Amino acid sequence: MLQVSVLKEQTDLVLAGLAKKHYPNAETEVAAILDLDQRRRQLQTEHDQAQAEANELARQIGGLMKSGDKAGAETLKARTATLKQQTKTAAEELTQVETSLQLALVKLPNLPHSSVPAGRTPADNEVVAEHGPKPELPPHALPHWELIKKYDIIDFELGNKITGAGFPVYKGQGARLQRALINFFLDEARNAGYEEVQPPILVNEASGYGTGQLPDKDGQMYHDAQDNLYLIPTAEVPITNLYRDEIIATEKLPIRNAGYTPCFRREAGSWGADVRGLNRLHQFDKVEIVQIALPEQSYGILEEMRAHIEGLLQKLELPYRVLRLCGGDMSFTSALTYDLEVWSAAQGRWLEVSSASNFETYQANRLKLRYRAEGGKTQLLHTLNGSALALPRIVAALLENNQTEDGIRLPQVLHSYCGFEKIG
RNA sequence: AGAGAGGUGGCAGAGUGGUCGAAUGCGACGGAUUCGAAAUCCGUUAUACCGGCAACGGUAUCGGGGGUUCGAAUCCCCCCCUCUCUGCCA
Repeated sequence: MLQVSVLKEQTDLVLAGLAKKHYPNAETEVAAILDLDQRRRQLQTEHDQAQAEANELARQIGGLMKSGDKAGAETLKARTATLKQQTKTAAEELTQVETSLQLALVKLPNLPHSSVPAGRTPADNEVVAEHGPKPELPPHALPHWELIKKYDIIDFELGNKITGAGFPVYKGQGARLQRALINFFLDEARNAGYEEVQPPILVNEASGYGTGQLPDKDGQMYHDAQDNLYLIPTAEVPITNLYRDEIIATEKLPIRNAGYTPCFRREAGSWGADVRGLNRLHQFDKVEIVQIALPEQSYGILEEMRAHIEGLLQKLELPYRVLRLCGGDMSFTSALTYDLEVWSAAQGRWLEVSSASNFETYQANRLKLRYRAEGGKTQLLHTLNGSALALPRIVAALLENNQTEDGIRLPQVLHSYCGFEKIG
């Protein structure tokens, strides 16, 4: 959530940013917010003044009662009624205005960083790096959804039977490969200085709200109505919310956490072409890295996170490229996002396997996540996160890119983690 | 899940209708003492919002929400959470 103070003091900058994100009606909505804020201040002042008078009267009544002047107390009591009414009216209107203000504010996306390219669609994303040669495939190379059948390592039919579409069952070497990748990613994160955490995978409403999934993407999360809990779409949600409502001591910054969790996404409305096999699932595994940092450090840290993720892909010997997302393609809450895509050789396309973002203060504002700046004032921190990495598409690329006549050869780095060197 | 107890400042812990934002202790910070340190002593030590250039003033907050009252940490109702016992269970 953007800060009203920013809307007020840097209106032009805000409007330019919203335009880059292709947010419609920005001018009207920002103006409405500023009006609401003005009204809010006014009502707050009215309320406080009436309340202050009422408090003063109550104090006087207290004094009179103590000294036994009952009649005097009664006289003063008579005067409290109107004040009480004034306070009540102001408070009610204040609540209304605050609610409207909140609703309007929450609708605005984060402002893009100055380096974010203009543009509306994925075609406008900027390729900032490309690494590794694309492999030569043997004749009759298969896409991963054929390979998993051939080697019987992932079973979609079984998943259909016990749950539904998009919930595959990993078997044998497929299951072991999953476990190996998770361990590899977690070990790499630990070596890079991230503390491992294992959070709950169900979160409450406040958490969904804190990181911005709610109210925006309500329909994209699985929801348990009985207990009003949400299955997490990413470990970003529980891990970042660990620090909700906190004032973090600067010497503890930056906070670095890594966590493995399954992730659940309803993916309502996003089933079209290109979703075969492992390309898009309702449940998948991911290791996520999260950092909480001082504002002046956050962009350096984003680069560091990107380098960490690139390192993982290099160790896995996968060809990849890095995109800087354009204003129209980046997420609602992000200020700058790098997407990392691996080359899926048999499909002949790039698959997104990671997304690393700096949210600046957008999440922190909702989370009330602060530090104490020079002079003792509290200031909002910056939050960042990245996938390091999401498994299914990594598996897809590993299978497709490394297929040979006699099985699928796994990269060196996974041998000890898997306990085998090839599948099949 | 049932019965009972309880949720107060960074922590511990008083306070059961009237200057209570809240005693006291610990911790932290600043200062004095010291060559330096420990000990000791003095002081400071929440957050948000409103007004103000500021100094400062005001309002709210004692798990959350609502109510009673001139006045609520304190009384009433609902919800959440924690602990103990019983039951169930990986």
